[in-house]
Amino acid sequence: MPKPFYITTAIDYTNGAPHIGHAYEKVLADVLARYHRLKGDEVYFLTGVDQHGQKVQQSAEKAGVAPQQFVDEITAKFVALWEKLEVRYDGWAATTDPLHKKCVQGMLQRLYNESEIYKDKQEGYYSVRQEQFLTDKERGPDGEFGPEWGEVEHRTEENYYFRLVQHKDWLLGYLRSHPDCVTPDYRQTELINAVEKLSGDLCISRPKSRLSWGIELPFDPDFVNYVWFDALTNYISFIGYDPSEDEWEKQPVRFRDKWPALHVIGKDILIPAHGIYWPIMLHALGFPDEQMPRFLVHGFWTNRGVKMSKSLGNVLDPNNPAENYGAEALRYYLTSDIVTGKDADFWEERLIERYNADLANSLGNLLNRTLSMAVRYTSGRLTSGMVAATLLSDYPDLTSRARALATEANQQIEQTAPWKLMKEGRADTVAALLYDLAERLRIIAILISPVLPQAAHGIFDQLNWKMEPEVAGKEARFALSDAEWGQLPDAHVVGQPTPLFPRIEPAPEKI
RNA sequence: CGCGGGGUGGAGCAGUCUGGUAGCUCGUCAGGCUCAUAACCUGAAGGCCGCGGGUUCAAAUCCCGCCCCCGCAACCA
Repeated sequence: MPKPFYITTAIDYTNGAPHIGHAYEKVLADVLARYHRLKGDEVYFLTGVDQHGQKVQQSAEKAGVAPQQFVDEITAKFVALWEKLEVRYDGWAATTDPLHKKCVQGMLQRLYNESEIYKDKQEGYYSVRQEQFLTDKERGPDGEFGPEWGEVEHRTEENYYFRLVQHKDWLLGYLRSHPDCVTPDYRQTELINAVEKLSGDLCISRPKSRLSWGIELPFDPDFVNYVWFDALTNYISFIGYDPSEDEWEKQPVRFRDKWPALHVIGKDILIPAHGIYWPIMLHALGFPDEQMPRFLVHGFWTNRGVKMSKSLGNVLDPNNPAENYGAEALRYYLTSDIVTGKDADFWEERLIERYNADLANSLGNLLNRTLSMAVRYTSGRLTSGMVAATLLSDYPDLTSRARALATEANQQIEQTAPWKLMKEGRADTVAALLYDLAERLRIIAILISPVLPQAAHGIFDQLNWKMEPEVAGKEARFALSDAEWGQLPDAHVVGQPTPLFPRIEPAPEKI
């Protein structure tokens, strides 16, 4: 039996509301997951939230609520957004989950027993305000620490460290012999450059006096884990990894079935977290080389050419375009107007433009005019028997193939001019032409379903196709294997036309 | 000599690895059609492919040099 397609996203930090970048990553992963389901693959899509850490603890204190309550409220915003944007996941990774905590502690304990984790003393300059040790990188041009750090004192602190450096050569060798580990390829080049410079082990703890909102170290109750073994490990803890077993073959079947993952992440967290810490953690835990995950690294969205940042106050809330133009318009824009991997610029006008041109004018109008003619000329009845149209196959993705099919269909309508044929009394020919068009629309619906599930259902509904209650409205209605010519039966009767993508009229010019 | 990305008709992008008519969407202009969501179809205008050298019969594409823009502290995908 083939392995399921296991895909994950980064888990979002529950310190603030979701923005357009969070939405992009989840929609991208959702489209990939739906594409694989469409192909008939079994799919497991894991996403979630990262709920621990200092920022959460501070924000909760500021808000005057318990940390758990604070993260529950933010988490609810993420969940509601995924619901709104039709992001359909199979597993939800929330890091305060007791099972996750237990798994993390199990991993830490084993690595501690195997001396991959050790205790050491850190000595240096410490910012009380920022609650972190400062390095020379934080010094200003004058060699002093700037005012943004507040009071800076010399401090000595004990912490636990994970032995990264001893696995450096392994990681370099692995990356050089597996050029497909990171997509796009220039990100892998960047990663290898960074690994070559790796020096120093990884601090993985914070004393409880500094940070209490985290997972307690199983071998020292005075400390909690600091971020990496908590956040990154969600990818295995939530699919059943058994931390007590260091041999791959002894891991539970339900875990081995899914792993390894395709991790969809942003360009900011490849180096060092996902590209260095994570593979080394897995390696130290005993994962064989052939069980290392792969990474799909996407770019960032800018807001009208300007980088989004909380300090600039120009962070885009995905709820706005989703409510103004619909979830599908946003899904379409996010996944079609960007080259995966590169940065892109979010312009609302551009979203409207793409929506109107591709969805409303080309595809939506095609459905509408086809069904209108069918209802008007043949009482909705189609006649099969036309020669099968050439189905374009040499397109890079399903969506652009669907676009080309729609354009071709619009051209065909002009060429054959059914309204003229009707005047000549050739209703039979028209019924056959309409069959051809309906078949194209049926296939288009299948092709667009990963990106535009609602619209795909809308097309099937209007075509009066696969209306049985057990599939109507469900993803199972679509299968890539059905995207071949001639499945509508002869004399099939289509439904009434309803605008599928109503045009968006641009807002009046603001003067 | 820090790392990486980019500079292609008015706008946004593809093409560069694997040299050989510069392609797509939008916009503009001119026609056509009337089934349709003022949608659709046809055609046209508009580009010394950042600059300067080199290799080649031939360079947006390969090589060298230069200029300009954007990321690489934090919030943060």
